[in-house]
Amino acid sequence: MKKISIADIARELHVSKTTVSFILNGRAEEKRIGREVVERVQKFIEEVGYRPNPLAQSLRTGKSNIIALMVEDISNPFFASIARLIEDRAYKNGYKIIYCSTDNDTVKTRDLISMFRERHVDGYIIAPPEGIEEEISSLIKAKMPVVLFDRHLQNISTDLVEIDNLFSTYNATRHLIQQGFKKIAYITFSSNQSQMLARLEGYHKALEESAYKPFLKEIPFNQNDDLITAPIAAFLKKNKNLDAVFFGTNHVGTCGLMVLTDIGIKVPSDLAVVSFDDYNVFKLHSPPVTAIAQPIEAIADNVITVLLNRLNTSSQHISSQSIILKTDLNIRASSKMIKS
Amino acid sequence: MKKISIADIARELHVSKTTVSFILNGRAEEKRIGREVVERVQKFIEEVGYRPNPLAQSLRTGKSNIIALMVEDISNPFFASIARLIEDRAYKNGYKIIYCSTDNDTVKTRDLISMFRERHVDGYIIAPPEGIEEEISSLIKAKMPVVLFDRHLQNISTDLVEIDNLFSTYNATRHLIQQGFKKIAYITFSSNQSQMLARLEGYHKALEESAYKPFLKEIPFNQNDDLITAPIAAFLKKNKNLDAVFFGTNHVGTCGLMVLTDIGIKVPSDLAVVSFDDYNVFKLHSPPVTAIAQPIEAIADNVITVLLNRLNTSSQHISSQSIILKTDLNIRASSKMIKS
DNA sequence: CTGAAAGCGCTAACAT
DNA sequence: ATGTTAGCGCTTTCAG
Repeated sequence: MKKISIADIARELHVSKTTVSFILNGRAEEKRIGREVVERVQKFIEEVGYRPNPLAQSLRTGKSNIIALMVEDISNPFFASIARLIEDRAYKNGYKIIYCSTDNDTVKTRDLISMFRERHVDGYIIAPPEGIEEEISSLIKAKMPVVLFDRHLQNISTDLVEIDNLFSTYNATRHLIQQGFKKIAYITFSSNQSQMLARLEGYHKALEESAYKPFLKEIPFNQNDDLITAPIAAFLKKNKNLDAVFFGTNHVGTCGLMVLTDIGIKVPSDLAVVSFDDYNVFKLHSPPVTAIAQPIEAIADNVITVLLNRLNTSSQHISSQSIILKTDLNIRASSKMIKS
Repeated sequence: MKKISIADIARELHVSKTTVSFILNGRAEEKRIGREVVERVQKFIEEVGYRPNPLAQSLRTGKSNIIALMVEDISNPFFASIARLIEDRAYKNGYKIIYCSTDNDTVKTRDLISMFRERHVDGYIIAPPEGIEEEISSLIKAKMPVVLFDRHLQNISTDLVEIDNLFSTYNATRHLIQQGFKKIAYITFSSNQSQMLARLEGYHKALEESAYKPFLKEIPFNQNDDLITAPIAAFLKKNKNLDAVFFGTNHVGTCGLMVLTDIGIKVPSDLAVVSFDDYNVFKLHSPPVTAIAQPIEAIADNVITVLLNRLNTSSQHISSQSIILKTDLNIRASSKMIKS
């Protein structure tokens, strides 16, 4: 049951390692290896269930057939779903995925990237935290395929898949305004990431058009629910006059709903609610929550397609492309003005 | 900017590769290498930022510092949360995680395992699908550390972290009975996995004690919501006389809630609801849904602790251990009998 | 105490 | 058309 190597095969079949290697890599014809030999080798390989050692292959070729997928938090349903879809497509194309959560932590992300480089991963899919520009540039300079998604970085030109954040929040805020809400708060993580800034801008833009006053609450980024609910609760208690609230991410939105339930605020009669990132919690909530749905499948699809393209063509001459996808505003009862 | 190797260092410093290697691996003392040499080498390594090539290390040593984590579906919040926690602990201990979703598909799982073996992963954490006994046995026979969790396999003795499924559903069903519900349905994925069987058994046991009739609906395992909601809807429409329903997993529970909302069944007045696997959706639902909360952190903690133990001690003499954790029944409004 | 050298399993340039 | 051989970068045995 010893592991069998290419040398064993060569010896057994009285051919050379090269011949076997060529046959293995489908270059038999190209190298004009005798059909009879090819068949003999293939049969033998089949019989003993030989599989090349990918480690040795990687060491030799510098390729690993591994794609690194770096997201903010793999337990966030948005990223988990995308990861799932990307994983499937990647496996089907002979690539494996290594994921990890960056926690939006620059240092951790830096470590992770350098680890991936050492392991010779073939490509990167990254939802980049702030301050990681240098490492990404260096990756690109080294001709590594890099696809950014969910957000972009200043002065980094590489393949990118994003949604139209500004329009999404603009549109949702307009919806609230059209429903007749006037004091609309926006609660979000404080962040300088591109998507967060764009979302905030969309909110501001819509308010400005109607000359409404913004009510903004920014919360330090955190995974811990308690550190999110507490500031939200404090903010809502301080601003009793609000008639609508817009949550900037699914996590903030979920925590926000907990707070509302907790302090007994009725939706939408006391306070209308809209959130970014649609998912089960919003759909099932009573009343169901109006939410901006990102096209998760399209994002995953585009990301992996672009990356596989780069990987296969190895044509570094294709200029990098930015794909901006549209979102859907799923209007539900939480944002309906109750006529009185 | 060329990648520097151990040979470069040796040449540059006029020492041998061996010496450098020993110093790198902290075996300088053991090998009585001159303190002056050690310092010179370490300083140089520091300066040029040398990092050993892990691929070459793996090829040579057969170790990869990679742990494979195989779950049913990484986008399921239960598994995503566990993955997240395991990932953190693993990174802190110098291990990387490769996850993948098995989809409960035996063939896919088999492929995945053989791929991991080729890549020389150091250990496995698996929520095993049915029919994978042979591969797991083979792994164990090859002295690979394997920790199973969430469910176990017949005749496989290896480290295991599970919850007390039978008692959990028994207890929750008892709760419904004590509330005064009599026609209690159990809706679940049809499956012969150990945890699913135990859950079903707990339900039956509680009913039998009270001599109540069971109402069982089993749905083929599937990720697609529509293929879950449809059978649930059909079942509920056919059995109008039920007064409570118990969902066997978070996914079934979530889909079940959608159906209830859809066809306008009031919870708990028309139908009480309990589900396995607590999470946001249940907490935030109106009314909040009574659910069995698995101790996610404890599961992750135990899994990784047990595995790291195996990895470090390399003592195959420690007999394998089964850890059975308790769950919490979070009683909420969805299972309260409305006095009339 | 240090160094030479043999591999781990594979690929590919270079013979033949 | 097929074989020889030199590495990829590292660890480790064995000699000095």
